[in-house]
Formats: sequence, C-alpha cells, structure tokens
Amino acid sequence: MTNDLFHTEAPATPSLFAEVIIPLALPRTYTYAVPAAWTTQLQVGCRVEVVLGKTKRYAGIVKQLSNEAPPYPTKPIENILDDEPILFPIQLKWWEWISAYYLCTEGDVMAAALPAHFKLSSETQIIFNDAFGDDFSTLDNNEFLVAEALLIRRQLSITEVQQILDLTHVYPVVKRLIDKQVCQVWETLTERYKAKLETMVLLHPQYHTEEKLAELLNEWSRAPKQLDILLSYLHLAKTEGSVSQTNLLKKSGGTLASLKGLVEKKILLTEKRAVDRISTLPLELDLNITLSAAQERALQQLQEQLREKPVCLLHGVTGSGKTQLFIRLIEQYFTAGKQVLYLLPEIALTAQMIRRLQAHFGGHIAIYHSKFSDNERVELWHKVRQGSVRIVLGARSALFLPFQDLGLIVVDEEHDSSFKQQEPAPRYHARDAAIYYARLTGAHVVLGSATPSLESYFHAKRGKYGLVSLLERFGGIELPEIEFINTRHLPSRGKVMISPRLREGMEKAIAAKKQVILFQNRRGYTSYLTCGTCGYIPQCTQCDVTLTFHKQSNKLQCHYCGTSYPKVVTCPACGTVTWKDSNFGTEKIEEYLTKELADMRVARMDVDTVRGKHAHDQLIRQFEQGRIDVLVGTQMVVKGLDFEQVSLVGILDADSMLHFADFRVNERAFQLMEQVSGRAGRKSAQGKVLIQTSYPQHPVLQWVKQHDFVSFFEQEISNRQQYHYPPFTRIIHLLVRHKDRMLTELAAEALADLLRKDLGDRVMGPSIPVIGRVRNQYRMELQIKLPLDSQFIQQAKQLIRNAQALLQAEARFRPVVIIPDVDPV
DNA sequence: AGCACGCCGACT
DNA sequence: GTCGGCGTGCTC
Repeated sequence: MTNDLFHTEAPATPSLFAEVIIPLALPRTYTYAVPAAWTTQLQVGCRVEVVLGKTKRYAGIVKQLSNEAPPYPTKPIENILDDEPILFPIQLKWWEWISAYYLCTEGDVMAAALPAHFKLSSETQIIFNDAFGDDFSTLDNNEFLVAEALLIRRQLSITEVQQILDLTHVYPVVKRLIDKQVCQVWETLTERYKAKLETMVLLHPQYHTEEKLAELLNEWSRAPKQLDILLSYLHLAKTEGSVSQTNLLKKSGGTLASLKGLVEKKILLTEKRAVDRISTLPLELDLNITLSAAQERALQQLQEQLREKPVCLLHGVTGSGKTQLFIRLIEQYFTAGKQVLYLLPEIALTAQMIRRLQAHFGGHIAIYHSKFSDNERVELWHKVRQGSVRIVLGARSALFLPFQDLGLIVVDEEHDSSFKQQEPAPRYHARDAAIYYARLTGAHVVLGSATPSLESYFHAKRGKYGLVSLLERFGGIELPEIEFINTRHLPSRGKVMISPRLREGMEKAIAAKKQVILFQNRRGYTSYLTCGTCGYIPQCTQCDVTLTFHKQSNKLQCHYCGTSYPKVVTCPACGTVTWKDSNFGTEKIEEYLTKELADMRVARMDVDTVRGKHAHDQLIRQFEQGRIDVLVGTQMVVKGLDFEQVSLVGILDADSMLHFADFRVNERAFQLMEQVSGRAGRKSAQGKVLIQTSYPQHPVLQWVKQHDFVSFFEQEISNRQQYHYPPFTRIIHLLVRHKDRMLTELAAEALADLLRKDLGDRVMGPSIPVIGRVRNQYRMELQIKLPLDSQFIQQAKQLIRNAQALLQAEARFRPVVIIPDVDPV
C-alpha cells in the first residue's frame, strides 16, 4: 500500500507472516503479520499476543513463519510473549498429528498441552474516565452503581461489574457508560505465572573485607540478639552459600525485629529473589537394585529387542517386579544423557510409587500431574525444556512436556483405560500418542502390564512390537490361588454380599495378622431403591439413569451429572413407604462389616472417600502401616498398589463385571480380576482370592483361575476377528447431543445418511446410547467400523469432518453438538 | 469459545 | 415508540 515515490532507494522488504494457533476449538490457524521490528527475533514455538475478532486478545503459539502474504488482510502481532520458544517444532508436528488423528482442532490440543498459566485470554477492563468528574446525576440506577465503584477503584473487570450489579448481562450497562463517556474499555492480557519470591539476607558490601568484618565483631558491645543473628548468618553463608530470611531466623532463633535492626545499621541487607517451587532432593543416584535372574534375563531381552523395534511390550505378571526392572532400564537412558518419561495412570501416581522412584533417582526425577499447581507446572515445563530435569514421572498430560532429548517413554499399566482422555477434546490415548511421538523423536517406548491390552499384545505377537514376558513373581512366590464361591447354591440364591465361606476366610486371615482387600466395582450404598409395592425406581430428572442411594449423606445421587436429591420417603407413584435395596455398593459393604465383624478395622476406598488432596495417600499409608485390616474398594484398590501383608482378596460380585453389552467386557473383566487378585500374597506367602459368582464356569473366570493370560488372549482375539472388532478394525464413535430430542434424532439420522453415501454399511446406527439423556441433553450415537487400511481411515476421517461441516451448515442443526471419538474405550 | 450484529415481544 | 431477548455468523 505504501507509495514508493519517496522511497525508491530500497525495495519493499518482504514482510513476515506468522501462522498462529489459538487455544480455542477453532477449525484452523490464523495468520498475522509480524511487525518489521520483530522479524529477526520471532521464532516458531513462541507465544504471541494477538487480537482475534473485534476485541479479544489471546496468547497464541506461532506454528509457522512465512514470507508469503496470505490472500486476505492481516492484523499485526501485538506482542511477543516469550524470548525463547516454549516448545520445539517437533511437538507442533505432533500436535498436528493428534488433531488429525483424533478429529479435533489444534486449538484443542494446545489447550490440553500447555499448563494453564501459558494459556492467556484477555479480560475486559473498564477504566474510569477522569474527565467525567463525579456528577452522576445523568445516570440510571445500574449505571450509577458501576460509576460509583469506578470512582473509587478506577478499574473494574467484567466479572466485578457482574458482581456489583448481580446480573449476568452487564454489557448494555457498560455500553451506555461508554456512550456517556464515563469510562473506556480495555482488553488486557496478563501473564499469570508468578515467580515465587523469597527474602534473602546478604552482608552489606561495606563488610565484604575480612578486616572490616573483624573490626565490627570485635567492637560489638550491645544488642546480643543481633549478634546471634549475625553469627548465624556468617555460619550459614559459609556452609550453604545463600541465606534465606526464614532459614536464618529459624537457625538463630532471632526475631524479625532484630534482623530489621541489623538492616537499619547497614550491616545486613535483604532482597527478594525468585526461587524454585520444585523442591529438589539431592541429585544422587542410588541404583543398588538386585534383580532376580528372571528379571535380569527380561531386562536383557528388552534391551536387545529395543535395538530392533522402537516399541516393546513387557508382559510381567503381578508381583514380578516390573518397577525394579524399569528403574534399571531408565538408569541406562539416563546415564546415556537422555531424558525419560515414565507414564502412569493418574490414580496410580501414589506417594508409594513416587517414593520408590525418588529413592533411586533422587532430585533427578520430577513429578507432573493434576494435583500440582499451575506455577509449579510452568517451572517444570522450563526445566524439562532446558534439560535440567531428566526424568519425569507423570500422568498422561506429562506427554506434552517439551523434552529436548527424549530417549525413552515407559507406559506402565498400559492396559489402563484411563490413559484415554474422555472429556474434553482431544480425546487421545496417551499410549498411542506416545508411540507416535516416539516415532517422531526417535525415542523408545516400553509398555508394561500384567494384563496387556488386546491391542498391544496383538501387535507384539505379530512382531510389530517387541515382546518380553516375565511370568514368575519376584522371590518365587506363586500367583494367588483362586477359589470360586458359587452364590447360586447359597440359600439366598445369588443375592449375597459376604458369603459364609468368604467370612470364614477373612476371619482366618485377620487371625493370622494379615490383611484383606474386598473388591466391589460399585460405589454408594445400593445401586438403586425400588418401591416394594409398585416397583417404582427414583430417577434423575436431568439424566436417564436410576439414582444411587448414598447412606452416609442420606441422599440419592446421580453418578452421571453429580446431582444429589433428598431421599424419597413415600413413593411418588403409589404413596407407600416400603423401599427395597437392590444390589450393594462399597458403602453398604462397609456398613455390614462394621456391624457384623466389629473386631475388624474396616476402611473404604472409592471416589467418595478420597475427595481431598491427600486422602488417597493417607488411606494407603494407613493400610500399609497395618492400621486397617479390611479395605473395601472400587477399582481404585487395583491400581499399582503394593501391600505386603494382604493374604486374601475377595471379589464380591464377579457377575456384575461380565454382564455388559460391550465388545470389551471380557477384556475388562479379565484385567480387573487378574489385577485385583494380584494384590494378594506379594511378598511372603502365596495369597488367596475368593470370587463370588453364580456362574463359575464362565470362561473368563476359568482363565483368571489359571492366571492364563495367553489362552484368554487367544480366545478373545479370535472372537474379535470373527466379529470384526478392534484390533482387526478401527472404530470411530460419533455422539450427537442436543436438548431437543426430535432435533437430536433428526441430526443423527441426517449425519448417518451423509456418511453412508461413502461409507455404506460401515456406518452403524444411529441408536440411543445406554444413557439416552445426560444433564437434560438427549444423545444419539453412531459407530463407524473401518478396515485396517491407514489410507482408507484417513479418507474416512476427512469424510466425517466434511459430513459434520455439511450438516452444521444447515441452520436447524447448528446448535447440535457432534463429538467424534476415535478408538473409543 | 466469545461476542457483536440483527430482528421480534413487554414496557415508558 | 424503546429496551432488551437471544438467534446466527465470524474471527487472520
């Protein structure tokens, strides 16, 4: 646009444009112009402040830089937020893959990948116009309230205005105030990371020479308390280098007032300094681990196979000592100067596990999961990027950390379905995403499990992954003995909580000073209440599910939307007051045990009892220390726990695990039962597992009894092949959601029709899901089964994207939400 | 996801 | 006649 008449000496410099990812579910990236002053400085991977739309500002990530101007006008980048890139180009490539594979936007990936404090979006600030003065007589009531607050506070955010007016829609009021020139609005992007500051104590420069200092000490006469502090300071400075105020006062026993005195006398001085939040243990390694011969052999095989295949599966039975083996493996990558990521399901990241790894890697290992503060996550992010942290133990989100030289990813408990993110997008599977990431970076991946997922074992069998089996327990202890209790033969005919045989087993175990774990995969008191007269069952008003009764809170709870209702007394259908329990959850078992087996110390572990930050670890510690005899729990008791004194495990209702209409039932049931069983008899003697079931002949139960994963696998994999299920096909699930049932059905129908044009009968549905309504939103689902042809799958994904766009181009379907889920679990 | 612009009902 | 409801269309 520039008129070159006056600038003929220099040709127009080619301008620079940046493709920016915005952390929103927007379908594409946006291109911004890079102001000339920053063209040499700006790098891919930096965050930049950009304006999107009329006013909103965001911190976006520069995905690419280009000299070519796009065919539309661009806005300039407002600011560069990072001097150095916060991530590497390879990660941006990986983000792109995730968004393509899991059918989400790169903005979704960005939102999941970055610690919250990196994701900035502007907040509207309303600023008082001083020129207006304080004559508010022309203002209406609401305007007056805001103006008055502005007069005092000068500046308010939209949220604050909402509070002042107690209204959600405050914008009209603000707009009128702008028109009347009472205020202006401003969008600000504020950095949210705050360095932790600590007050450090230093010696005043005038005493930096020995003589001066000696003189001071020799001539000291009054203020003995101050002298104590000074002497402590000198000692600490010599032994530790730097001295913090807290540390100094603690060591010297002095008061802040005395310290202030020294500062006033210009003997000491204080300053604020940024310190690490991530507490560092000494950086020593303790690798004194003796592996058994079997472990040693497995480790060697693993190393050999990794030389040829970047992904290896370690199938090690429960109690075989996989963790020790992993520690030795990690050590090798570590000493070779590489970074290592050890992934565990969130819930298995217990203090127990963390202690075990810290015992070996000391301060070299860092932990990264959802319980860490956002400030801590930002600090760890930088340390991983700079390479000063070399081993990270984390949950799935740790995969997004900017490793600069990653050598190995361990995915422990690889079968665990919580590696798949359910909500929100990206609905990625951390195991699979890790494998792709490793392919990009050249890192190795080791998957570990006592009960591998069918997919992983299949790939290992087929030679796509390496396979190492460790089928004996550490210390030569046998796998637990499994005994079935046929509940059909009991007088109560199937409806039993603790059978006499189980009770006897528990009493025996406790008498022998051992511990017991009881497993029931259902929380609450009873799964639902039924009216004894008419059969009415209380349901959630917002979801199509029956309510679970929780006795502790005396409430009926919806496990889908979380709403709780007061307990119904009279049946709304027939007016009678006879309620029957049906089924039993962990709460009822706990109550029963406390009543019937009063001499046993019973505790319950489910999401209701581990709400707080440390509740889970505390419960585990109490059990470890033997202060609990019987632990009743949901699948939470299964994950990664290692208790030495458990001799008996009871599975109270095996039938409930085998009666789901899902192609993965058998796999899930086998994994759960084998994993719970594995908690028994880990150290000293063979453990025992009592399984209550009305159908002990069920093949899955028989394989559990034999601890025969391989036969289970062979049977199950042939079923999958016969019925065209994964790993022989790929499934993409589509959920259609809206508050109007008709519209939901119509949209699902229309979507299915669109897809069938190209995919034919690979499209199944639409059908009503098991839960047809959640939070007042109706749901319909489609399932697409695709052959294992990556090109075809890619095309199909594109078709799905197109169909989605086409459908939503139609006005009436616009508010309908369509959620694709690739490889659902 | 926000958020501004635009077209129809309950008030001065 | 206006204020204000939320439908719909766009964001480099």
